[in-house]
Amino acid sequence: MRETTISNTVLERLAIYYRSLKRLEENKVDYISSKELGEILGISSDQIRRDLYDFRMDISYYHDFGVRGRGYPVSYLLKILEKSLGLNNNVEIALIGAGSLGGALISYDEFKKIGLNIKYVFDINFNKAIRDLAGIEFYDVEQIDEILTKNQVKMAIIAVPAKAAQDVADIIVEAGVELILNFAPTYIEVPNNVMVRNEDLSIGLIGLSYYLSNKESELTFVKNLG
Amino acid sequence: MRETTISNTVLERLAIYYRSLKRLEENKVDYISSKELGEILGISSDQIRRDLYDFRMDISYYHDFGVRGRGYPVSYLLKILEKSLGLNNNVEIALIGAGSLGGALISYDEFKKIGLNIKYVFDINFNKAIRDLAGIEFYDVEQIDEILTKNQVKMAIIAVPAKAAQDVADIIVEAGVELILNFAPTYIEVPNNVMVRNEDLSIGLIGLSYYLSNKESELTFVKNLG
DNA sequence: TAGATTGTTAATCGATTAACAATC
DNA sequence: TAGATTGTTAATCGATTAACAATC
Repeated sequence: MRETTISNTVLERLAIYYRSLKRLEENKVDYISSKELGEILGISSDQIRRDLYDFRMDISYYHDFGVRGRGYPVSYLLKILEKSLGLNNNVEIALIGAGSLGGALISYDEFKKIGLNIKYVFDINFNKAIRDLAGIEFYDVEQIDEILTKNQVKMAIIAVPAKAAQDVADIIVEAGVELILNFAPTYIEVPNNVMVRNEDLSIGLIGLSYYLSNKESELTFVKNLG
Repeated sequence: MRETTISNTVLERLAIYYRSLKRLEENKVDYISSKELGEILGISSDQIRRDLYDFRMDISYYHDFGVRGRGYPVSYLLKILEKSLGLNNNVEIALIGAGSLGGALISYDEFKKIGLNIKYVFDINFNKAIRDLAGIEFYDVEQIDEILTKNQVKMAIIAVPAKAAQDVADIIVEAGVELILNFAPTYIEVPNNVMVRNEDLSIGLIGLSYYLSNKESELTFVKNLG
């Protein structure tokens, strides 16, 4: 894989900028300054300018993204981001695990909007209510290798229970998958050429829980004082 | 809110350690070294020791967590983490939005396992299949203020479409909610005393898309050479 | 021109890694 | 005692913020 200099942190924010710019374009906004965008997103304008600068260096882009005194041209910047992030290319994605979380991902609009399409869905259980959805093909997990290899699927989402995640990962990697979004609450081991992103739903909630319990102990403390 | 010195990055890893320790305890493991834990989690042993050290300083804990030459006593460390993260306290959470994502969250086992219970569910649509689930109370969004105020609910999950998210946030904050896990793909503005965590499902996928398109352009490059 | 805002460098801040004495 | 592993400080690395000249 090419060594990109761009960090995950910056990449995540670029994704956020992308989505915001898209909405701005829909609303026929021509220019947006880093200050305005920052207010919309709760990010400092310094940070936004710096991220876009780093990104421009990363893709070795000649011209400036913005116009001094005016801001960034929405459609122009959007197009560059779209191209570099590989969006709206109609990428076909496999989903393994069609339980309630998998079902939610299938009907999650945000993926489709950016051209990332869950097309092949695998589960051990064939009798699911979500089966008759348009544009999606349902298969048994037995067929993963066959279908993914044949269709050269490179990206997959794991939405199976934690204890099945590593087995599933092994199978899809064997079938040629190189990019995995892992919703199973466990670490999975893959070869060097494969990239995994963990999307762990409970981590965020645990973080909040920490602050809640701190808040409460503070309240107790205040009460004890008064 | 008390100024905690612990960073979000560390906090997230503590949540990961917690879950791992829980599994180790179930498997009757007495001691685990930072090296072994690191191998399970794909995190360096240095990082783990340092995180636990920072955490210990943060909670002003006298005694060492680990035993030199042996590692960390699983149950002991688990108990400390549990207490400090406020887990297994049977916290009652409100969920606003019972669409397919909301439905998936309701049946997501990981939350329950750590004592974070989605108890009050609100939606504009009363005719949902998920309605007849045990231990959960369904209400119309009209009743948010009444129910949350009465039951002093402090934590809530937003799983409504992006354009409704800010309105929902305003209502639940008004009703006394102080901690929000936001699944809507948009930034929401809240007062200073309220904490929001964004759980944005498409950001991770966009990140992968970036690497996919880089990989492909590299392949094209190699092909062009040969 | 005056005002606004970018691009970019330098300064600061925070997080990770390295190293090793302490000690089980 | 020898081997292992923690606790903790110092060194390094990376990310954010500040600052301001360039320029629309």
